[in-house]
Amino acid sequence: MSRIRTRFAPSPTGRMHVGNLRTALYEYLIAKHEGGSFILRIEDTDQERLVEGAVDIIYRTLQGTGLVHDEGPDKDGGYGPYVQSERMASGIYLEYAKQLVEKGAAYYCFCTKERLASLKTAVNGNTEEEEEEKEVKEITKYDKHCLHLTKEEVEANLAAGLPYVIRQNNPTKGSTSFHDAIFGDITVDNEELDDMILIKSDGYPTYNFANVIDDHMMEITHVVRGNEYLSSTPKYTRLYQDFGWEEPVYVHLPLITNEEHKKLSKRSGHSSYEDLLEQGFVSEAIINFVALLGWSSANNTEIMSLDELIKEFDYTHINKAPAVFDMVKLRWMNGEYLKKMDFGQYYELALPYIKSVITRELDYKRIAALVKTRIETLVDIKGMIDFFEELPDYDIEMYTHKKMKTDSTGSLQVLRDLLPQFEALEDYSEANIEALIMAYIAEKGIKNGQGLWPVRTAVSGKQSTPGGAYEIMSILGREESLRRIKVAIDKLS
RNA sequence: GGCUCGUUGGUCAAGGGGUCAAGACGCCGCCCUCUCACGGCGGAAACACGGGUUCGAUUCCCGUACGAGCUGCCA
Repeated sequence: MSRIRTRFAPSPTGRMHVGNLRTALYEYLIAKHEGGSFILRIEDTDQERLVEGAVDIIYRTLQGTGLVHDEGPDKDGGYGPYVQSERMASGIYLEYAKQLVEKGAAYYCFCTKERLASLKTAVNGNTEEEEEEKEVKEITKYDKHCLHLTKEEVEANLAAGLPYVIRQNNPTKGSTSFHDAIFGDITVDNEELDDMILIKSDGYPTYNFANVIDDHMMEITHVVRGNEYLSSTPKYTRLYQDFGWEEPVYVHLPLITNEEHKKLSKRSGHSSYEDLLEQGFVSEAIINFVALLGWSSANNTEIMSLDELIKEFDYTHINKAPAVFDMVKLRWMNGEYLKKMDFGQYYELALPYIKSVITRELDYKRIAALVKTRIETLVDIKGMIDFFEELPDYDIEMYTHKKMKTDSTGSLQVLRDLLPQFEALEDYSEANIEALIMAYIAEKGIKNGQGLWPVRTAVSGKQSTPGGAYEIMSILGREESLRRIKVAIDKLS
């Protein structure tokens, strides 16, 4: 058994979608579980779709998630170059394509776009027109028109500078089979196989072709990719057979869908890693959550670090069925990570959010601590602490609470009694405030809630708050606390 | 339309001929409690359908339904 080599081969066309991220993760885990190598290869063969900065996003994502590659454009491992446009410059793809032409496994095609279009048979799907979807499907399969060109004709066309592509020459009889580690054996009739284009008219190879060549040259042992490639895999198998190369182990991953069970789209909000970070999720939680989409550990644990995932990951136990990307569970998991996180690290992440709503000179650390076990995402912080910045204009109905046995008149009494005591207090430590209020409660013989509810309401102006009356008063400080209590007394009087 | 794949609670997901069909998220209830959370305890909730094979199918086979993917000089 040779050392495992997996590769992540994204196209630099934008942000990294969670489906891509999971593919990268699994590729990384499969390699690392066996102490193998994880390779990054940039597939930029579609010059029209290239997006500036997209390669940087790939690097940033890999780095941010800890999926460090062993080889890549920035890390030569002896199999480079690792960028397809650079590999193309050396002419390897065309060279291999010509080999296939020699063998009769591929051929030059000079068909124009117009002729190709005429091949399409428009088939009217249903009479029951589903509003927007007029469902006019086009059935296309190249008719091997140019296969019958003689060598001389091809030479003449080439010499005349006619634009051309090179197509795979698939058999029309028999069948082709391959084995997938997840989906098992799959067989397809050869007549279903379209003669796909290997080399485009701009000289670039198609993904389909470059992929096979590069995976072979880079000695990739496990080809891990999305399920959407399952149906084109027989064509790759033919390529391997035509070249006489050994096929890698195929690991096709189930799709990740949105709540509507549709492929995740760019605009669904939770589509990319960076979107998720912007929504206040932490990298470790995203990785952990994504790992569980299509796989679960044998020991049934769910919260796992990347190292634990490496140890536990077993790709033969990957699910076949598509998985829905459930934001609710991601939120929960993110909350778990936030709760367990070392305070220093958490504080660093939380501070920008706190500062975005609070401009007063308050103890940000205490505010951060108050909220740590109550948030699911960092963004949640904002809506939870805004009352520290400014007392909301609340309704005095808020003082009436059945369970607390409080109402506005009782609350007014409590606040009036307590105000002079609070005024007399110098040091607004939590302990001091607690002692003061509890002494009052004991003296009056009332329930804790009857004393505390009015105070908390008065200083926060909110129905619910992170932390209780003492914590809030202590953080707000003497002056602001007294001010808010006076406002409350005015409102209630 | 054709081809390929899939189908265990709302979601993730274990199990794979005989189980009271795990666990997690979410939901509901209770406890704790000055609110909200945390934490603890408990509850409701699933093998798509129809045929086989079998003493026995959620599990194996075949159909049906539904869903998805592919059907690009995109990847």
